[in-house]
Amino acid sequence: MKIELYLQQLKEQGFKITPKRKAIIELFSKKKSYLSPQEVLEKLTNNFPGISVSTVYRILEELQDAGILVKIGHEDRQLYYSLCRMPDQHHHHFICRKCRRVEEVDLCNFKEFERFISKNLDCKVENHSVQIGGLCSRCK
Amino acid sequence: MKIELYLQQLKEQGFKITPKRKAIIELFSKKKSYLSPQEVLEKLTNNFPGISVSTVYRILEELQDAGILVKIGHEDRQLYYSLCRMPDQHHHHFICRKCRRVEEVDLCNFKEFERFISKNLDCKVENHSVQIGGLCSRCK
DNA sequence: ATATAAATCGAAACCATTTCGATTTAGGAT
DNA sequence: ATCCTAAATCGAAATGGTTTCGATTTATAT
Repeated sequence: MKIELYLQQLKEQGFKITPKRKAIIELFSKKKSYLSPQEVLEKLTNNFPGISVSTVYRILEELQDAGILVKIGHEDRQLYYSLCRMPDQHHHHFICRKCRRVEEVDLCNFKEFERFISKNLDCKVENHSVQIGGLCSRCK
Repeated sequence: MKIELYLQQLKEQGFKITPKRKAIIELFSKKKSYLSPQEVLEKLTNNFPGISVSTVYRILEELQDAGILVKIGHEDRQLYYSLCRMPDQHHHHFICRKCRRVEEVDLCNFKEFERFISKNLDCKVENHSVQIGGLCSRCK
């Protein structure tokens, strides 16, 4: 997906296109890995000396609200984001434990779970989250 | 699973049976919901006035290490634990968004994922986490 | 009963994240 | 091009969940 499409997406959601927002989208576009706010801050400091921590946190959250980034769940319970390359279709993520690369997994066999749970536990299933870990093609 | 079995499990792992550890296991045994360290602290304060925050955090971590508790992933990225009622077999969890009840889901159709990923992404799959949300039989 | 390694206390540190009032900026209107 | 205004950014301080660590207490093996 091209940068321009993300920027358009941002605009459509009522956000302004600022240099920092653009730079953050570009950053995530060229890396397939997830990043922490601190890491994003460090990468941006070259082009934007003095950029504020709070700005980074806020932009990351806004980009997620706009559907451009997704939060990645991590054991250390800190914030991590990666680019959402399949905004339209439901999918899951494979995450490389070595290089942090995030790959979209365009498969979901959740129906079976849903049937099982509805039947055995008599619960109403509303959502599910799946995250797959391992080594990517480069790291394995 | 009976309390005694958990205590035995604790002992086998080289931990001592202390009143606070026992009380925490009992607490989780009678509630099927997940709890935060703060909540555990509050519940224990009745029987153990002056119990230390650090003790609660430490015990919770140790009980997880011993396989008695499991960490529950939460949007707010804070610590939550619930009792592990199926220590031996691989399973997943259904979590009620209203009452926080945690139900074991004794089903895993991950093989299909694994095949899909290995084939399409050429990755080595090592682990996966699945969490299902909704309303339990009581709350729906 | 004693010894001792493990467990607990408690206060302080830690640190990622959030808050908020002041300042600057993007982008539509003139 | 200039102006206007709401949105965006700054920056320093607060927040608060979690961890640390040295001193004290306790479980349990002997």
